[in-house]
Amino acid sequence: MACVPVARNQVLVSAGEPADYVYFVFEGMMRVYKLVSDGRRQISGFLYPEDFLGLAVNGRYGYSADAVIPTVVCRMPWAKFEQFIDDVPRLERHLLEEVGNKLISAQDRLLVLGRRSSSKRLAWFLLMLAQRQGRDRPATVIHLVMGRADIADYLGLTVETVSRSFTSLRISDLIDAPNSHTVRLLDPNRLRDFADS
Amino acid sequence: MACVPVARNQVLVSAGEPADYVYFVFEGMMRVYKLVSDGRRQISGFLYPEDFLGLAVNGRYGYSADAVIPTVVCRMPWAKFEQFIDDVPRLERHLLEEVGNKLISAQDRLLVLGRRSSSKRLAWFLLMLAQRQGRDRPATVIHLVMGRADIADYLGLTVETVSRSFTSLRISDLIDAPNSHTVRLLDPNRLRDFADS
DNA sequence: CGTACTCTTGATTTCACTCAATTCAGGTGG
DNA sequence: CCACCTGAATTGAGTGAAATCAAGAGTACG
Repeated sequence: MACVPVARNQVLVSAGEPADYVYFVFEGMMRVYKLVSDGRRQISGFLYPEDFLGLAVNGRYGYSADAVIPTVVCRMPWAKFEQFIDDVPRLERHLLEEVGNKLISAQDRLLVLGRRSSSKRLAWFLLMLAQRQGRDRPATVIHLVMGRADIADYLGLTVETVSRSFTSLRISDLIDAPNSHTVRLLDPNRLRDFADS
Repeated sequence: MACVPVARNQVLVSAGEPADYVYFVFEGMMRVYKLVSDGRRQISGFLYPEDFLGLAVNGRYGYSADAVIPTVVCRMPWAKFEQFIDDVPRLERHLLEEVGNKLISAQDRLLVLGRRSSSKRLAWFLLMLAQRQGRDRPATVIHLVMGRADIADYLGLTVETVSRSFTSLRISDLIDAPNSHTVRLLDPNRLRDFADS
């Protein structure tokens, strides 16, 4: 399993290309997305270390992925990976659960994108990051690796609206933002209430 | 594997309930959804005959499901189903593909909900139905089993906006609608172009 | 140290939501 | 068989939230 560096903004896999490899993020952060004809982008997720990348339909990648920051990924040929699965039956069951969970959470996101105001989407996003970053208890200080444009493309908003939403949460004393890449959740419970009210 | 009828609007599984059974739709149509606290609903999919229902997280259903029209479903206890999977290794691989495809298509929907105008969402929805209904070539005449409210809750719109979008597509000569449950695609290619322009 | 990018804020426009009324279709009972 | 009733769909008017257009301030990187 070869590990390679991926530079900031470098595209690792492109939607529609033959899915020759599966990848695991070792360090950094990858951005998974699809492009629309008019140049707009919908980000479907951010990958942290240990996350898996390489889901395919009909032997081709279903989306594109590039690096948010300098990143290291480890890759394995699909053929070898399939062999792996065959050898370790538990792995397949595990993978099934994993994909099932991703499906459930994708459907949760449908709910957010379809029915929530901009500030609530942002609140929900921050809570999700907090959950993911704190290994035991959810963290109250979040380091935003991605920029505003990434958040916008993840939440289906514009950069300007994301920025205004940050301001709005700040004014409501739900968050504190010492700089644009750091957020402190002042009252996670109240933020949670706000997000799904 | 027992088969039971489900009346129109009857709830078959509820989000959060213990996931004791898996179901297969035999006849009719099921509606898979989640409710938000304010009473609104996000439909995550419509199930046709042969479709599978019963995905769970931590042993509990991740969403609710009820019948759009009188429907017949066949059910099997989870335990028995797992046994089935163990006995037939190919089944698990098949299931993994199935869930993977659903994940990809859920992500496509994120794109639609996040970034598209109401008419384009509807166009995309109709094309999806056409694809699903025509077994070989996509159908050009679509029978809408579900009502406007269902379509609205699927596309993250209101009933009124869905209705206006139908009118808009009709005026643009993209569709014809003899009655509210029948749609004819006058020019699928042009509709396709419109949907992802 | 300067240049380019990112982020924020302001003004205006647009598109979908809300509220309200009317039309239409299907089903029921006289 | 027709009149009525109910729920569904359409249409209209007005409002509101986010997009767009446009500057300016901040920050990071070469």
